[in-house]
Amino acid sequence: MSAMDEIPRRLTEKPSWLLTQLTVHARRLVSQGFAEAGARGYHYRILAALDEFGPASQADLGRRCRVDRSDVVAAVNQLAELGYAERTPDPDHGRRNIVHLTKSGGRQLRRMDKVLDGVQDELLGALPAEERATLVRLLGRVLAEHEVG
Amino acid sequence: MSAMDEIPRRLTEKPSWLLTQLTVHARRLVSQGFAEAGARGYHYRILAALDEFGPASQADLGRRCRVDRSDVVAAVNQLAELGYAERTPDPDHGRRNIVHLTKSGGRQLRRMDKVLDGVQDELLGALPAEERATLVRLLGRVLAEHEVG
DNA sequence: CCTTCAATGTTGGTGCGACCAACAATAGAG
DNA sequence: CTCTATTGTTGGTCGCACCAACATTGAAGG
Repeated sequence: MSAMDEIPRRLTEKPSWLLTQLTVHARRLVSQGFAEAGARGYHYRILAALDEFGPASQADLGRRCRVDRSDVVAAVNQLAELGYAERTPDPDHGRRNIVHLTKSGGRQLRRMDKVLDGVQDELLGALPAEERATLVRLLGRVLAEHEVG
Repeated sequence: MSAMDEIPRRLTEKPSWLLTQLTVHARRLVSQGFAEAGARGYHYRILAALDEFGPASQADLGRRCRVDRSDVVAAVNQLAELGYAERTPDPDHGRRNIVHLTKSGGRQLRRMDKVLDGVQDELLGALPAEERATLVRLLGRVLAEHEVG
């Protein structure tokens, strides 16, 4: 790193800077990997929720995946076009839809799982397993604080 | 957290999810704070670099702040309009500009410093000092790996 | 000297993720 | 039966990161 590339201390000192900058790298790795599978982050989140909790309404998907329900609309549209999910009206409820995973969607999910596993290793690179676990634990703790409050 | 809001394990297990989600909270806190000062993240980065390293070309600012040079143009335009920075042509170099901080810009920087200090506390909330230091250390280590490679 | 290469500022885009307001249709509570 | 909450949907906004292209200029090498 040349002298011209020194980062201001005001930035490097701050946890929020470290977080956001590391997330830049994380997101680049993830989106590159997903792009090769023709997908985006929202797709993975929704496929994962469908797989783990079964068919659900779009509102529930949004809550579980931390995605705004208006964005769920677009994502489910795309997943449906790609044949990874199907949207059917809820018979017991006029307005609500039931979204469910297709076989093909399950395969796509597993493809994306593999991509993500690789990304985690690239991201945490040379960090020993023990410290990696510590990092994950601390991040989870802090995140939990914000999820409830 | 109700049963309908359970987050898929595929997500919560992954470091990249924890990072990106925590960064969502961090960025919300930061941008709220900055918005009250009529500023954005790019402004702070550039003001910080100007303060710590003195007047610089836009290209140097971009490298130091991890901002694309095309985005530096817009940010410096805004900072100049607000009277926080001034752009003058480099006498020794036809095309290059020299951007420097104004008195008013220094004050704005200090205002934003205070905002950010508050944000760090809100962000890391109940995390004890020791673990906060551990988190910062680990994040810094991982980030450094990506900055060189 | 002249040519080639690299750097600079600038314009004008793109993509993703996170959000917000509003609306019609429907369900559920009182 | 009325009021309120929920759902799906449309159509935006914003910030950050990034890219391609271009003219201008400086620096380096033959």
